[in-house]
Amino acid sequence: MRDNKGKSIIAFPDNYTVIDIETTGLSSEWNEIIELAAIKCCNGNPVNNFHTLVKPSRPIDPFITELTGINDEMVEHAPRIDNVLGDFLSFVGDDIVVGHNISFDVNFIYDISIKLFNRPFSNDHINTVRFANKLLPELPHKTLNCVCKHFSISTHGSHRALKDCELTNSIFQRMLSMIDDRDAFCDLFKKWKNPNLRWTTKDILANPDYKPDEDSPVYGKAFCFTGKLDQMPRKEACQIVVNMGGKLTETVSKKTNYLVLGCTDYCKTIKDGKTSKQKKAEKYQREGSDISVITEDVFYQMIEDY
DNA sequence: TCTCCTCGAGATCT
DNA sequence: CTCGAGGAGA
Repeated sequence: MRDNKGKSIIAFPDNYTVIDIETTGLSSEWNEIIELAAIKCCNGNPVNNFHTLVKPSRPIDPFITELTGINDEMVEHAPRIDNVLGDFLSFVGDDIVVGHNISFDVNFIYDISIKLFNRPFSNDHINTVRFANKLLPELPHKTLNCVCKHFSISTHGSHRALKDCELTNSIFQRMLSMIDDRDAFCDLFKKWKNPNLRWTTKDILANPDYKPDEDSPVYGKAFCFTGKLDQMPRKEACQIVVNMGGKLTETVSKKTNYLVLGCTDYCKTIKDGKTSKQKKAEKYQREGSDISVITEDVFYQMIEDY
């Protein structure tokens, strides 16, 4: 719904501007900006910065003051957004902007820019969360604070706009340094847009280091999964099956021996609690195929020797 | 069967 | 965004 909004891109620009805002809440429709900050970077190094508090039209919620440390007194003599947004936009120019979950900031800026100047914020943007998802998959949470801690970067003073810009640039540079093949890294993000790059069961190959036990209940059996697993990503479960000498089927077919039921609560298009894979499996079972529908827990018991 | 589109929860931002 | 679904159409 936001015309001419910039694109979220995966890129490695020499020059960019890190931005961050603090607001009175999460909704760009109902909440207001109370702090704006930006750091212009060349070759990864800060060269110039912009910072200002902004006076909102209504008092700041205590929760936000607790979170950011910004209170009504601090913004009492700060300029209003209509007096500083132009300066902020001029500072940013047409740079690529970088931020942690930056669509949040971009949407706020876009909406207020439309409201005040009837002009869209069209800068392309780089979201550091996307980098963290791919480069730090083992990290349970990808919040700015968690990623900083992972890199042993002190988060003292965080949740203020300028400090968060600094922190974001630090983790951005650390993550960039982890990437040795940029083309391959970019390909990781094309997976879902390009079906040819999306992983399928055929991509899961047995790890030759693992010697399958021929007596295990998994050995020689064909598995299919439906729903989201609780204990591990589906891809990991598929890998274990293959390592243990089992096989995989992309969909339920007459070759499938086990359909593993994950959680499907999130999917509202499922009316009667059963996915199409489960219905198909039950149909084959009635027709005499060697197929069992098992819960996630039963699956974990089957692979407990792994 | 395969491709393309839509839907939805959860994460993340304050 | 990410990554599970379902469904239409070739």
